[in-house]
Amino acid sequence: MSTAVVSYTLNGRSGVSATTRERVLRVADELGWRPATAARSLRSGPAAAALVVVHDQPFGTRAAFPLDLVTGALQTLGPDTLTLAVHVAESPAGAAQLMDRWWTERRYAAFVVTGVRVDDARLAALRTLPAPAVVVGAVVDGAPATWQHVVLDDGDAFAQLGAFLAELGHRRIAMVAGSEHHVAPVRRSAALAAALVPFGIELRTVAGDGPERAAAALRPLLSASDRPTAIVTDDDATAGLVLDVARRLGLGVPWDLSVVAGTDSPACYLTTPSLTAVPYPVEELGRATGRALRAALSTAASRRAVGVDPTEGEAPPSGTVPVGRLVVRGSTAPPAGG
Amino acid sequence: MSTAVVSYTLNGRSGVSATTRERVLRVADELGWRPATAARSLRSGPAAAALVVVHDQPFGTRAAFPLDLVTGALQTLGPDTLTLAVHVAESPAGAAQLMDRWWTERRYAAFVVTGVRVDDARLAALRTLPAPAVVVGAVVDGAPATWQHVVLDDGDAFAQLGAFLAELGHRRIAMVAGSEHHVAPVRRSAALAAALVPFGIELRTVAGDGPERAAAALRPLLSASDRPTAIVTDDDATAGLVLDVARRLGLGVPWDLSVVAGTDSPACYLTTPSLTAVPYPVEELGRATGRALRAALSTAASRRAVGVDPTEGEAPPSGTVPVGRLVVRGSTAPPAGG
DNA sequence: TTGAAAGCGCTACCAG
DNA sequence: CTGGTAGCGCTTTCAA
Repeated sequence: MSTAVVSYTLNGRSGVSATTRERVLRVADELGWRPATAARSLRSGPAAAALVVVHDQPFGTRAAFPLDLVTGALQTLGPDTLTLAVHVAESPAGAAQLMDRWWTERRYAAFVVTGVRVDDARLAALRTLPAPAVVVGAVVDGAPATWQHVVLDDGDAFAQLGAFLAELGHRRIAMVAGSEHHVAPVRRSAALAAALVPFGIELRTVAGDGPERAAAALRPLLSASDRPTAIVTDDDATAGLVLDVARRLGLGVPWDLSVVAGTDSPACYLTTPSLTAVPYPVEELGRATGRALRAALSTAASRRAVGVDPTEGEAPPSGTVPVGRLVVRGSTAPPAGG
Repeated sequence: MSTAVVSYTLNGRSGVSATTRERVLRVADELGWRPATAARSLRSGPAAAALVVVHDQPFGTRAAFPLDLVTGALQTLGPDTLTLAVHVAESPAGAAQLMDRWWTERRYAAFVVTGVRVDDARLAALRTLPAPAVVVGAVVDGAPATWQHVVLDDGDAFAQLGAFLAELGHRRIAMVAGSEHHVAPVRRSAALAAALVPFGIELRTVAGDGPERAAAALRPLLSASDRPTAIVTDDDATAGLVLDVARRLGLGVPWDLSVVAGTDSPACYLTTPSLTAVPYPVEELGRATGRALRAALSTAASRRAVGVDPTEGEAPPSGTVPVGRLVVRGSTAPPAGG
């Protein structure tokens, strides 16, 4: 039997008789044979994508985000088409360098980027490469045609939250913003501010990136006479911190102060009271990422076939993942005076 | 110029004149040329190792553990020798299957295993393969010679902790144990129990895997008249939960109850009071893992050169990573009556 | 429907 | 010190 027959069979191509096919599959199974990745990639190009995580923030439970994201992505990818590997870099520049290198080494066919920063070195690097890419959590203006975007529908999420708080009767609302160097937190506080405008409420925003800054901002905010009756944070860990600061100041949650975590997580129901939170469907985001990865790869493939510069043209509209309904728990109530 | 010269130059082998070498390097740099991974692996075997994470526990901040571990490992690996990729599986069996598959596909040269379970399917699978492996957080009896082990020095850590609590005057000490299906938590509670024996103290242990079970166990434990004066948990999240339950029962920490987190993390200094904790030097563990990976690979290589069955013989003694000194914060004090 | 053979890009051996 | 070349294991084209 020739190698060609085996190759045809294992790649499910026509031109092999049923008997031969069966025999090949049986023998391959008996011998535990699998094609060598290296040889296959040498011919057909890499069948793997990489997510290079910038791992520089020990704070917060969202550190597991990439793992959850990949879990979701695998559900829409299947192990046979494409594998998704996670790598770690200590800075955006380091991640950019790795991707550049691995692209020229033809190690990966595509890249996934999360936790996008303002002026992100990774995006700049990817632009110079003709690499298919999926950007999670941000929409980049003027992105190449082989990029895909996957974002959460924060607009809807914070509109829901704004209406919820306004209808409870809150008029003085503050947000402890997340990192101003990241795109998503910036967009999220803007979304909440916009959602409150129809109710005639002006959102107060304080910087809250990291526990120290958040604590420093919260103390005066909650001690003032015109203190807010509701506080929204960008993430779960900071919401826990708000609970703590409020307790120290003798403020009862939710009676004297309502608290909302901008990002739901298992930690949000371990606190007392449990935290009302904006849902954060990471696995769903992952599934969308898997689909986007496929789309990016096939766009690149077809453009290459036609002979068009993959960089040219505009990226397709982004895939927006619905967030679902606000998770109301014990940390929110009508304001004391209202 | 011939391809051989280029290959020699880029792999830093002797036999190339300085002028030629420089010229090759310069041109390669100008062209941005890098050797294709696939071609190189086809000749020389894979230059990558994989850590397959079993990602099935949303609870706790230790979910970021694999990322921290890899960060540490990269520091002792360097990007040129060996890359370390993280993959995700939803169960030990799934992880086992992936490793088996990727080994036969010759995709990875070695594997790293963490979060070892009792009767772990991954270890069973790795035994059937002649794959070099690093087991983090557990020592496996009768492991193949190409395995390496990296563990934290829990014995020392819990001896310190036991002495600390006993010397504060605590006599009734309880531990909220972690998962009984995992090797490390089981070993850790045993270590604490052993450390208390010399002081004539018998450790009370309650099951605490997951927040629901921990909460269910804590309520009666802390309500009883002979309630413990000090509680040790296996992880940081559960320690936070203890703080919460104590507060609800009207127990002042640290006056009425001392609390110690068995695993330090950034979350431990965000609570009120901040949590005394057993250090958990994950990055250091990662660096040790990097070294172990190299050792495993070179053992396998030399055995292959000599023609010995790599499975035969015993694994070398495990690399034990020191944990450092107990981190004393605000949640521990002498017991009220003492 | 099957077999033979080229070639992907690299490393390492062997002659010059 | 340098150049030619075999061959890693696969996919795919072309002939039989």
